[in-house]
Amino acid sequence: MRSTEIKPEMDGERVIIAGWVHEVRDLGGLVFIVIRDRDGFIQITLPKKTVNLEMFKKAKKISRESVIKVEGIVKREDKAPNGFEIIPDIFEILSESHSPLPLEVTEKVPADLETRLDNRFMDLRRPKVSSIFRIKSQISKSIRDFLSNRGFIEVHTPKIVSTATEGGTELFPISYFEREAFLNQSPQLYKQILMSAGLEKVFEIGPIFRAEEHNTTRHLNEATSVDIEMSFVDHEGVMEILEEMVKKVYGNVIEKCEKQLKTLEIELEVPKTPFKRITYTEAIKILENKIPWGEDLDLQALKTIGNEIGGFYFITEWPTKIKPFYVMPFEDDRICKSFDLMYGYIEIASGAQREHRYEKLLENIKRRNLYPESFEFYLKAFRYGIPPHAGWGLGLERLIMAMLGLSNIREAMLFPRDRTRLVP
RNA sequence: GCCCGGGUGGUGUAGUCCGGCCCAACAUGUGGGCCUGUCGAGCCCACGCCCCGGGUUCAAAUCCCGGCCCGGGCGCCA
Repeated sequence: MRSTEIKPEMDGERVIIAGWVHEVRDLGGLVFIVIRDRDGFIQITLPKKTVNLEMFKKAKKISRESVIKVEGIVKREDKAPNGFEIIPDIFEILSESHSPLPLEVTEKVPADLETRLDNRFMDLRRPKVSSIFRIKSQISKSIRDFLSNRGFIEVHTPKIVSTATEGGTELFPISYFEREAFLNQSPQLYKQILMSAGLEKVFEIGPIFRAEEHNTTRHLNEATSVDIEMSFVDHEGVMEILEEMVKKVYGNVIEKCEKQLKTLEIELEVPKTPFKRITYTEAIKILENKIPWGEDLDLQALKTIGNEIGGFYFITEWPTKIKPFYVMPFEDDRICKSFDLMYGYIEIASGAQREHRYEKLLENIKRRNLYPESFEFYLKAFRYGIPPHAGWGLGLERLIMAMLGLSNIREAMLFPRDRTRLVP
């Protein structure tokens, strides 16, 4: 049974419980062992007088974090945590833990993130840490449910690719038999091809790889991207889906992850939709023109804007020049139908209505000094009938970071990959 | 990649400025002992550490140079 399935009302019942030895409190003639499982803690109590002596000695010697299985009787006891304890008659050691431990699961002594990540298997035994990933699981599930209910088809595009999405970011080269290939930075090109294929609404939750040598608390070299692409809509249409999805995800987490939120001491509120929208030009005004129109907003700028607005908001109508070749410009082609979803100063998602006119797209690629030949597999899909379409990509770990107020994005990844970390 | 700060028992810190008083301190842990109501149990005893490589000096955890790594800030970044 799980720790949470046992109640004081089960007084006298025989139960089997298994888990990790969280703590041993040896009082001499009375030994308390706190067993931890996925859901919580349970105390087993061994009074020397009443339990088998051999078992008593074995239990007394058990090392912390060993995995044990205990069979015994539930005893209602006001002096015990949660109002009950288990008096064992069978005590089995499934796996003995070595010592000393690489870090303290009990949180009596803090550990650096570095130490924690080096020993992630043990770090994840801490309820606070595992709660993050229980919530992440719920978020993925909510996103799948939400998009599926809206008629989106889940797809899986290749992660080994021949070319960059837009030439900006650095790619990880890999050896692909006799050729060079790369790890994909984004499913962008493929999900657009699927619009030509007539799938109409697609989504993908998958890994993306960036070979940037950045070293910050909000960048990873391997992250999870939630991507959608949708035909016959403009940027406004997919912005609405995005904000409703975020709202739904918050609602689901509040409803289904009550325990995890409590463990993390976080009180969540469902954000109100529609989210605030400011244009790039308005953003520049907030900055009192410290950034010249046409330049990208740097971190300091985003912090100023984030402080000003707060919570979730969109920045829309970006200068065409600083956005990728596949975005659709307005009639005034200095600005484009592109948007970023922000939370404070963190960019959570970005999207746009796409340029679906073949000639314009080709022109954009050339103008950015990219090679149309390497995009031929993509461009081809635009020559035989492709609907107008729009989409976005959302950084799953960024969303979690925003939701749970994590100070480092690595906290939102089980086994993060960064500039120096490749193991575990 | 740049700037600043840092690397001390398994873990987290003090000591470094101003070299010797440090065969390095505290907490937690580990081993042992006492203890029948713990819930960060308590008490007693013991164990365990100066990132790597050079240099300065009678003497280096401490100063200098290089490397690796970490933290903060930034840059780069659909």
